[in-house]
Amino acid sequence: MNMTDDHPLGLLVRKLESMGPVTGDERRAILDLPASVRVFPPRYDIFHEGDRLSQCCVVLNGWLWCHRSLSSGKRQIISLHMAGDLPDLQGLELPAIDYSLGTITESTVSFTPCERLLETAATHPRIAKALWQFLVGDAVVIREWMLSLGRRSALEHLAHLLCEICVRQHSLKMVHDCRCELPFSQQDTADILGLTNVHVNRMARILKQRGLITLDDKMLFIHNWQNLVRLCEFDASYLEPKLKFASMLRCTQENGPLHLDRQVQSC
Amino acid sequence: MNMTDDHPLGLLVRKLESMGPVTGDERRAILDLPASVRVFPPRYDIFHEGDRLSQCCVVLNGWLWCHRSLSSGKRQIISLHMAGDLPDLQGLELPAIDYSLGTITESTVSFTPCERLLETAATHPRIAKALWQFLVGDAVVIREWMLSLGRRSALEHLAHLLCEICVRQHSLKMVHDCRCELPFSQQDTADILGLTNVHVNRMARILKQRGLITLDDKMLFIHNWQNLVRLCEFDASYLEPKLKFASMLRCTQENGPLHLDRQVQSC
DNA sequence: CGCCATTTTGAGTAAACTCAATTTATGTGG
DNA sequence: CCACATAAATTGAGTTTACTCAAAATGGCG
Repeated sequence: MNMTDDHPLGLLVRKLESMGPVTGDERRAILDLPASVRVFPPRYDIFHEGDRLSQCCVVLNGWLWCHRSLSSGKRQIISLHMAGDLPDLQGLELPAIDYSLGTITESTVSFTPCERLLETAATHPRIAKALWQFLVGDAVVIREWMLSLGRRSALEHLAHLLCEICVRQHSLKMVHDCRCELPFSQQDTADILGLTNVHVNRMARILKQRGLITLDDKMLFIHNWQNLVRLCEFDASYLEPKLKFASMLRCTQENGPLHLDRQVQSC
Repeated sequence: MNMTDDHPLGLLVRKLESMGPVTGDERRAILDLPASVRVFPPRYDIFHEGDRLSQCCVVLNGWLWCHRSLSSGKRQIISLHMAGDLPDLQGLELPAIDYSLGTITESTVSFTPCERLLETAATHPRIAKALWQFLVGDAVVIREWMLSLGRRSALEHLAHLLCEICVRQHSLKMVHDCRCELPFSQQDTADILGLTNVHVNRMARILKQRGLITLDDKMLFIHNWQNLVRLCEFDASYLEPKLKFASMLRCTQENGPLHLDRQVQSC
């Protein structure tokens, strides 16, 4: 096992490798970056709206989200992040971050000083390119969420979210027997979907009644992937840029582009 | 008048200048990029969802938007773009663009081949940095829109949109006597806000009845900026990264950070 | 067991939608 | 310049979706 697998920024190296041959210089530049690993408890905000970003983080383990709130207290969750994500790339080079980053579950996160990361990007164009790809990959997901917020019904929106979570967890090899973790409450789900907790509860009941899913003990069980996908016209291709390298994060054997067919068959 | 003012990519040079001293090499690298200028009629889609981006564009004049649609035909507008914007940076390095870019009004747009822009960015870190800043500046606006879509009432959302448009037009020196262009229909507005045209009409009527605005002939007249801002708790600071350099796009004299006070007084 | 957070349910309300008709621009050809 | 066609804005009436408030049930945990 070489250094790439141990170092928290090893995944950046792997991302580079997915783009083409990597020079020793590039590899060294990344692995020489300081990376301090910290573990945060659940529901802990790592930074807040308005802060100046000084450290850029990589999620090694756990679930996190970015969120914003109105003065009335109404909260909107902007994005979900899992292992391999760089959730505060969005705030890099911003005078002040416009969102808060918080843990959902207990999470392990690696920090690198922004200026060091930026220096490395400035001297290694292909590293800069990889960061760019992370950034636009996240932006694609954000746009899909906007479409859901504006134009999908509550039921479709919930179904679509569950599909997305399932596919993203699947790429991390975290889905077993059509079961995956769903580590937040209906109130939290409401803050993702722009609804109330009561309405989320009712929409979830409909999905259960139709035999599509069950939810218990913070686990999502998808009984009928095909019908769930059909209900919300879920098309996973928007996740491809984001997942391109997630698939090689946890396993050495290549599993190619999203094999949804396989998932469909297994549900 | 030097070359910077004529060349369509002059604004990229100005962006660099706003970040610090610019070397002759950097300036030359940008101004050497091919840039073909084209004029498009209103309501013309420059590229479509699913296309591979080959040319990267800069808006020189006019209004454009990015939009996505569901198979049902429901449309969501993702972003608005005006002079100085680089609306398809979001699609750069993506295997396929996930949104369509279309003109609202007749628009003048400059095109540069993506690979040339990327080459230049790869060899000039500060140019890459400027592109990064454009990208995250747009992402901040997107997040504000998400918050509106999920958590603001229809009335607040409409008011917030009008405030944003006014401030962005103001930074381009396109607001005169509290009047600015609003070159799209109520149906279009509905597709921005995630509402129906009928409901937009009713919300607009409320704003008019309260003496905050009038709308006629595709022009927005803001009568009471202060109350409009108060209604939706508009805080323009989220636009700062995006506008940082717009303010120097059209005028040589520095006008500093957003002087909203001045606007308030004049309304 | 008792506490707390979360989920679930009910009943009434409000926000936003649908459908359809009417009025008001906008534009075009004669 | 008017007649006509077309698109957009406006209004009304009825419906649906989602919200609010409150209570009851459930589940995890010390």
